[in-house]
Amino acid sequence: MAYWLFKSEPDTFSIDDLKSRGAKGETWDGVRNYQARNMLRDEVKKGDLVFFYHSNCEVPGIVGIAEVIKEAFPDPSQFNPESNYFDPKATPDNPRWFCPQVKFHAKFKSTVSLEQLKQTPALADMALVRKGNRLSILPVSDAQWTFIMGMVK
DNA sequence: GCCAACGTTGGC
DNA sequence: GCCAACGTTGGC
Repeated sequence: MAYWLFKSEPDTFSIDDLKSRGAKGETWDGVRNYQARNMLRDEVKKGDLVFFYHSNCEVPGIVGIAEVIKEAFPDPSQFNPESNYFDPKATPDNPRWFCPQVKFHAKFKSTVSLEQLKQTPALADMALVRKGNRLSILPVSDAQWTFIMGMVK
């Protein structure tokens, strides 16, 4: 089993939105970056746990945990001309974008903020705190996961 | 709203 | 294949 961090803008889709989806969870669609796509398609497995990260908000940081309940399948939004995520070059025979299904697992009582993460020497190698890393899907090592869980109040 | 740090597109 | 122009992300 592996660990991940998924970013989401809380104004668009927050941890509370995921919680309200219950056991059926949410399709993690709209990822349109090849590096992130490759991780979703090739490495994210059912049962993996995911730090849910709120970006572009007052206090950016990890707010809870999601669980992968279905491995990546072709992202339906790429075929939908009405969708913001429509990709005219993608076809059902040759899909370009993939998405997993995730469900709510836990919400932290308080956010583990980006600021805290940056100030933690043990996490200096974490992809999230590296300069310029804008990927919305990031790997988290076992050691990083354990360490961050220890920071949760 | 600004802007650094990317990623993508397309002309050549 | 290069690279300028453009678009996006996301912290601040």
